[in-house]
Amino acid sequence: MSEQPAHHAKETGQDRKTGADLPKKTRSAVLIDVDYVIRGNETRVRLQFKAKSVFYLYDRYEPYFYLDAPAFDIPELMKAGALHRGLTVHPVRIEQVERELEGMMRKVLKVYAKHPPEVPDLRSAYKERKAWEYNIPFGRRYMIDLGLGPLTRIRYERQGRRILRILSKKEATTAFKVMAFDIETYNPHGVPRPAQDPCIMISHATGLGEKEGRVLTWREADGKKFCRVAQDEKGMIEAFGEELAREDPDILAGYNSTQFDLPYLEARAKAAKASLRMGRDGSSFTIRRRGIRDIAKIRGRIYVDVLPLLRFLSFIGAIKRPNNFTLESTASELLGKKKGDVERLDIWQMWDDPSQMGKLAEYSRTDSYLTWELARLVLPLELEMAKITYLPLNDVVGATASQLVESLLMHEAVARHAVIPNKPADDVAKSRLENPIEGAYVKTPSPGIYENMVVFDFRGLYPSIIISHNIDPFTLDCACCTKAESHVSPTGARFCQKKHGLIPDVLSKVIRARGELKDKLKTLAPESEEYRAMFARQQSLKILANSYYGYLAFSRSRYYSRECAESVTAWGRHFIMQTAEKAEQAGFKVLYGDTDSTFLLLGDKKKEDALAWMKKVNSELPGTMELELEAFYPRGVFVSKKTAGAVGEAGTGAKKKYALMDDKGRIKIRGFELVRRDWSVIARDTQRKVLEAILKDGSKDKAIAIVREQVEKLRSGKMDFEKLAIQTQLTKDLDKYEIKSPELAAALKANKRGKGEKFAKGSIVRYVITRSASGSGGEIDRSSKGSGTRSKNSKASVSEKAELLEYAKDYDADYYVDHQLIPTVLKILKELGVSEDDLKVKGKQSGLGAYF
DNA sequence: GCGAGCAGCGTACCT
DNA sequence: ACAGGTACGCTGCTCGCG
Repeated sequence: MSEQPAHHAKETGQDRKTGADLPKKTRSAVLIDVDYVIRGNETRVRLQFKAKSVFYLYDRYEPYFYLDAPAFDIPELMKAGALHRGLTVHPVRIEQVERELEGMMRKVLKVYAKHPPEVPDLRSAYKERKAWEYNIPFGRRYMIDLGLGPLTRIRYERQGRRILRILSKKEATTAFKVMAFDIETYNPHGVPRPAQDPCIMISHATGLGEKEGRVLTWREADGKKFCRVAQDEKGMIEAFGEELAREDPDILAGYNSTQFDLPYLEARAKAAKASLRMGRDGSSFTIRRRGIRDIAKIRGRIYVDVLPLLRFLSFIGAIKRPNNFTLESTASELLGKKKGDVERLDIWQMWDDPSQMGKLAEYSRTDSYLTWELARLVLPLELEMAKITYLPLNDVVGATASQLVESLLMHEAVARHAVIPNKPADDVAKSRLENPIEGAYVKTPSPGIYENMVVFDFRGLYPSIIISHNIDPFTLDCACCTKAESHVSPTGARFCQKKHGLIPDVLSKVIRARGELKDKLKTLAPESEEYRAMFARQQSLKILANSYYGYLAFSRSRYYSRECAESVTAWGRHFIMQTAEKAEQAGFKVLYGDTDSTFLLLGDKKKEDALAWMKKVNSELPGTMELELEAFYPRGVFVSKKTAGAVGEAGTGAKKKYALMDDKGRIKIRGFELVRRDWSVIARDTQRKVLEAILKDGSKDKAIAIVREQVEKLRSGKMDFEKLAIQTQLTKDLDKYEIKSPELAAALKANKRGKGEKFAKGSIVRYVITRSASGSGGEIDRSSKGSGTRSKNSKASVSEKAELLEYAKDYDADYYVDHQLIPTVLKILKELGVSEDDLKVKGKQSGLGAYF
């Protein structure tokens, strides 16, 4: 690019202080992030390298944006001024350049500003004209223009703290030192209050094994050797700074630490007049709100809050979804490791009891160690994601899927000399949101128990559709192709066959890279470090590839296109329905299908016939589209839908609910209550046992016996309360609910008690349905007129009887039998002709042996 | 004033 | 704050009845 920045140094008095008279040296280091500082009249690019202090690039690099105007307007445009922090600023210069704009090469003006923050203001000096790229953070801007990625090794020429030139870059192979930390707080009032309640322990782990973790505290702890006992809270907080400086980790990880540990430490440092030193330069940290979330940064290190990271990874399906996101659950479900048995509410008493201090310290040490393990589990993925998307690791760990996709697209756009489209205005985003795009097709199954099924699915359906049909906002309705020369989607949209679109181009690179990696993985030893890194990389590529369609249809996307998104899903529906038709024609019975899958009954056909059919289908598919075998299933269950939808819909098959047993006896269950956490364990466990009895043993009587046993246990009143708990998340602020659901009622009652956990937006409520109605908890109470009499009789609503698990003294056996146990199992057993009475009435026999 | 029926709220799931 | 499609329990309203 002709307008690439020149890297000449500027001689000023300040430069000499930083070593202008020192010898020049060539060095290399791993790039972490780029930002800038303004010193006097000059913008300095600041490069942050791993394990090094910060370096400055003394550079004439000028920030800019693009403007839609003819060249002859330049003299006039140069006169424009904009108010920036109370001063009028002007463009430094304006030049005409050629760029790809909305799919076509066009001449646009490039307007340079003196300092990065002036850019958005300067843009507003030309309000009546279209403009682009005026809102890109400077660090990103610089890395995009120089094609720099984070975690790459950069060779540079240096003089003191000043970088003269970047010489080259290459992929880095580097390890990061990770430290996890966790604090304990004094909490005599339940929830600790940062202004009054001291921080009593800070533990940290650098992963050399749990036993190597250290605990800082300020009371004697049974002579535990891993404890360092400070004089007081102030001493402990400052000791933490010392240990951080000594260990000097590249990455600092916490668990929910952005919300809890960091703000708490800050408050305690202030109260105790202690200095909190966390950054490589001795600074503490910064938290700023970006959209709806808080992003914390620690200078010179990469700060990772593992909790939101796990949430994100589970949301996009990269890790198994845990039951809930407490450290206890994620550690046990993702690592298989147990947390210590300390109750949160007991911590303050343990602190005050010298005989308990040692136990508390061990508990604290375990917490930071588990956090370290979780960080280690997810960091390889994040590291690779940073390299692929060009987004600094600090940002990747807090990024949404759209930011990841967007970052890569922005880099690739600039590499092909294309102007990056703007983000939509709020009103545009809102109207996009209000007009959703028709999605996938789901076939209604016929309920029943089936044998010998085969399931096929399209590998990466949407990505392969996008690539195979060159779907991109700027290949849409191109000027260069006739209709016959274009890809025409089922919606009638037309896509260019000649010029590659940005999105299909980037996407096919991503997919090709993944394919190559997967080939290479086969040649590596699964235990090797290289395998781990490559596996993480192919996983990141998969996540990324699967996010492109979503980004195309995302209301705040720079590359949103209704026509494109509609075409993707329309083609998706087309291909899956066409596949089903072909299967029928070939003599298979099509049972079910969702989005990209098709479930066939083999009938009297053999597995080989199914595979041969698949081969034939594949030979007829366009581009990279491919149907692949998911598995053969000797047995499977589909059930009826419970509630009637449209006319005559009651009793037809339920979508997104099935159980299959593969030829190795493994059972795959989707959608049933037993996979939903908002059903009681007793209902879920029993449903699972019933499914297993039917799928594995083919025994209806065994299933009935299992149910009867549990009905009796419930009626006897001996059921374990833990198994009765129903857990549901409160996704809104409590006062914003229109309806008082059982979980809300239980939460409000618990909050009224004033002790224990305070339920708020995001809380998960574990409640039990009890025998008697109790105080409503207030707020929503439209039925209050009659509630006095109503709560006394047996007609009390479920909400009135809902009580937090820990406060429940009895349980409503009828409710659990009639609303939890029976409905979940009956919907399956109905397919075998079992009635409700068969399950509830003692001694009644079904009179049938094994079903199969 | 009461119960039945139903729409809409709300959550969690599937791909 | 990546998309849409789906099931289903519960609440709270409407309506018909008396």
